[in-house]
Amino acid sequence: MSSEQLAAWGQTTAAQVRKDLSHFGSFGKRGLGYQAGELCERLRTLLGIDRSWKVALVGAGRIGLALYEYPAFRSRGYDCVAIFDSDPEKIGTAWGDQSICSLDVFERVMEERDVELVILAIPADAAQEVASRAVEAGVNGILNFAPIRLNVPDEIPVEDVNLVIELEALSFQITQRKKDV
Amino acid sequence: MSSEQLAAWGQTTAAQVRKDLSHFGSFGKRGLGYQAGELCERLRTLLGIDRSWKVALVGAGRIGLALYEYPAFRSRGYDCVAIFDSDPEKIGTAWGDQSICSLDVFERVMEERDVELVILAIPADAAQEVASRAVEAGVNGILNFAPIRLNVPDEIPVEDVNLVIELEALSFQITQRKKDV
DNA sequence: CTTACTTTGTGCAAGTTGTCACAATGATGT
DNA sequence: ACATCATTGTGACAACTTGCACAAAGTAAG
Ligand SMILES: NC(=O)c1ccc[n+]([C@@H]2O[C@H](COP(=O)([O-])OP(=O)(O)OC[C@H]3O[C@@H](n4cnc5c(N)ncnc54)[C@H](O)[C@@H]3O)[C@@H](O)[C@H]2O)c1
Ligand SMILES: NC(=O)c1ccc[n+]([C@@H]2O[C@H](COP(=O)([O-])OP(=O)(O)OC[C@H]3O[C@@H](n4cnc5c(N)ncnc54)[C@H](O)[C@@H]3O)[C@@H](O)[C@H]2O)c1
Repeated sequence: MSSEQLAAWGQTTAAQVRKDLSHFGSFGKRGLGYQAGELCERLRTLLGIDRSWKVALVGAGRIGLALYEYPAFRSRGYDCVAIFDSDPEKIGTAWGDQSICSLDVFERVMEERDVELVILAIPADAAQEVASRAVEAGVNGILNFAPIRLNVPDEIPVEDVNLVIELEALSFQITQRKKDV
Repeated sequence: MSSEQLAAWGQTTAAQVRKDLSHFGSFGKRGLGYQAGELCERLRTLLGIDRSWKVALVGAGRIGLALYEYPAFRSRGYDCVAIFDSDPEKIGTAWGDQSICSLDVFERVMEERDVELVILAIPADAAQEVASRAVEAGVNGILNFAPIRLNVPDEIPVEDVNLVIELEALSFQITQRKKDV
């Protein structure tokens, strides 16, 4: 695969692809391009995503269910090893092979199962408290679906997912284009 | 609210906030800061997100359900006016006040209900075909959950949501930090 | 009114990112 | 063996972005 092809795929330019890759080393063969499989492998290693991670899901609601049953997580190395919820109706029931735990045992379970990442799929007003407890329990990163800016130490990365903003980005592009014409 | 406060909130610097805003005009009062409500309003207008949009949901599966029942969409001006699915078991049943339509009536319904945005929550191998039909039917933008790069005309914006990549971004930051220490 | 204080808007300098263009390198065919 | 072709890796430069610093403008209080 040539840098030209990679650029088309990634919506950028050939020069950009080559320069970006060159920061990590020299992967291609002149006159021939890059060997896709090998490139992919080496990049996964460089990015640190060539291993699997233990994940806990907090919030067994609608979005939590969709995520839990999403096969792409497991196949890319993200193993859900615990589910938490505060709803007494849900606690004790099971999804697949995971039974839903109470937050009372949060710290113990997090440590026992060596959880590294937490997915927060709970209402905004509960998110900060659980985030703080997760950090306290030694979590390494947080994927947050609640529409709130979490306050955590600088060294703990947080990725926010905000689907409303995605829609607004579309709306913005649409109105912008209409103006240009 | 001062540029200093806005900067803390948005994880940037005060100078950056002021310069960015100054591109659109002069919103603040010296010695006093910005009036938050008014600023918000004026930015929403400038960004073209001060009106409501008609949205169709394609794919009444797990993620589709979570999205459909997510109240933040409606409250920010995104009205779901149609749901489509290909599963005969689902067609004809209703979610709230919307009954699920067959793709047979896709073009007709899209036009009748004046759909402007489409949310694609269907398997990757069906996404391209529906995307093309949606464009043909005059849609203005697509929010795509399927893990595939859609091929649509340049003038139709597409926003991709890929949650695996969000997790991988976390993993990357974590390994990176470990190396620095 | 005047003085002390706060905060904006912006010119300028420093830093970062993207593009161009081309020598170097290897593949391929005669 | 050689000529031709495709494509990389990179230096030089252009374009863009960010941060600094300060005059201008406004508030507040005596
Ligand atoms: N549904 C969506 O499409 C969507 C999209 C983006 C973001 N979000 C956000 O994700 C979060 C969850 O959304 P949802 O639609 O799944 O809501 P939901 O109401 O279906 O589920 C929330 C779950 O969290 C549990 N819960 C409440 N407080 C808790 C606590 N303190 N600890 C543990 N569990 C607790 C509830 O029992 C429930 O099971 C919300 O913050 C929402 O804004 C949802
Ligand atoms: N579940 C998640 O958390 C999640 C997260 C991110 C992305 N995704 C992606 O979103 C898509 C849907 O995921 P899901 O978990 O909701 O799957 P799902 O199997 O629960 O739902 C898919 C739905 O699409 C319908 N469908 C299939 N082919 C169709 C077609 N041609 N036209 C209309 N409807 C059709 C099915 O009948 C089903 O109702 C997939 O591409 C998946 O990769 C899912």
